[in-house]
Amino acid sequence: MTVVTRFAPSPTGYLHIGGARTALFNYLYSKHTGGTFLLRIEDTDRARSTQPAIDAIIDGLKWLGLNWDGDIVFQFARAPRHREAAEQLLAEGKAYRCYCTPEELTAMREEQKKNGWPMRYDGRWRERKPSESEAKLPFVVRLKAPIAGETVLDDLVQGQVTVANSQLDDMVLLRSDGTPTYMLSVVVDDHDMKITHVIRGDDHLTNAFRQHQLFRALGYTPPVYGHIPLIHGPDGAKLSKRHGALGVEAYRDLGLLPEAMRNYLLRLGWGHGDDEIISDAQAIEWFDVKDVGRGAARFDMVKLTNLNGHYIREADDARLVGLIKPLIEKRANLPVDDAAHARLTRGMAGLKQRAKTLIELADSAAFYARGRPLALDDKAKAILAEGGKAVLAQIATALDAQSSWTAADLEAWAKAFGEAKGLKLGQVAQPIRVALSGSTVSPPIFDVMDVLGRAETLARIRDAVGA
RNA sequence: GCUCCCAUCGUCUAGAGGCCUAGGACGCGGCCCUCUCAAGGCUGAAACACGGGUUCGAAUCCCGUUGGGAGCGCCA
Repeated sequence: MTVVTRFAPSPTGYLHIGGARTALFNYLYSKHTGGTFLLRIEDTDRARSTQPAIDAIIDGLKWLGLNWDGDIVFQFARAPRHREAAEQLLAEGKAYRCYCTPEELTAMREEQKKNGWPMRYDGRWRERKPSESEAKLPFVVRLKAPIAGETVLDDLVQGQVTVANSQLDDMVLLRSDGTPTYMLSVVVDDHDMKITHVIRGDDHLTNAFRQHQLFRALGYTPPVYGHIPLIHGPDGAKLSKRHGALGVEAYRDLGLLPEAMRNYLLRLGWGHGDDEIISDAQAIEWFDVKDVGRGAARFDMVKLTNLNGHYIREADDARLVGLIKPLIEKRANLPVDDAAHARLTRGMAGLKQRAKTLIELADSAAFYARGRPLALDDKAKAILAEGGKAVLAQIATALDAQSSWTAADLEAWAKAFGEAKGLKLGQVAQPIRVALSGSTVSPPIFDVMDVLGRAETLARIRDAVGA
């Protein structure tokens, strides 16, 4: 049997972190088993579904590199098929019409709550035939679910879970306007799309029991379920906007790399021995839904950021330059011309070692793109004021005679210069750093001199001396 | 309230009865390296929620308690 998984978000908002992980797990499991991974947009709630949300989900999945197989299935487009399934059930006596008004149901629930009873539809129309006047009223179609016995699910993550059928009420299949509900649509679509494994959030566990009953009523074979725990915020409560349940695009804008996101999300609720850095190939090889933990995990931005630093260090220089170029232009309001682009490329090896996000990377790289004279930050100014300027003046003169301009030779020169003047290397290097970068923090300064080149280096040093 | 689920360092996790003096990672402290900042190396503090069983032996199995979570819509 070929595995078919699906990610089935409802387009009522962005692709949040929990959804992204669900998509990742479905994707990995399909790849692991050599199966297929489908995307279905559950847009049956016409009032809340929006095109921007659909776009955000698609963009988010693409950014994460979770490419689905085949065409996207839009659930609402299949409503006639769903309705047909409900009609079939009605004809077979496995479903029935319920003429309750919303007010009536609300009253029923309030009564149940007041008395401490379970809150469930009580099946009042299950066996009842409407009178002539009642038959003209709007109705919904409900499943005639089994009352006795129990429904057992062998969940890949949660294990065997049993619920008494008395706990499950008769769910609505068709609304009073004739449109199919989520419950009906999911079951019919999962069947028609030949989904074999449903991997989704824990919050759907109780739905799985109802859906299982519907599968049976329709004569379909239910898929295998795997309900993964939800992601919680730092305080242990369900992740909300307050915590960081942002759309994945927000994480992209924070300067995170998709591979860092994938690695982090994978390790949330799943582990493979002591492995922390896991490549995509290893993830596909190792991942199995049954190894996902049962407890909810808390989202930790700090760890995500640490992982991101690792992936930035590993990333290709040209790719990083491409990613930070627009950030430099926007954040520092600097045009990045060809000369700057070349410097960024040459300097990237030193730059990427010390950044945890692309934002940090862009900010730390901006000095390569800046024109003269460089603006200095406060700490940099202090260095110059505390004797740095005098040292720099001597450096400028001495450096004029320096012919070889490699990082190694420049360092040797600086050491010799320092010894001759009775200065420690730091006392030579720091003023240069300030002059060249405008700050007290930068990549190794002799590398920077190399990247900047002789003319620009000397010019920036003279600027600082004259400032 | 009812139903279901969960429980190892602050956090993510390893651990499927003896390999556990409980391992790794992030974070935190110290040291080293060092032209700054990082990165890296070494190192320290830090956990089996509690109570009963079962067993020669329990983080691992069972029961209870406590704590947390999810669901209970003509939303998905």
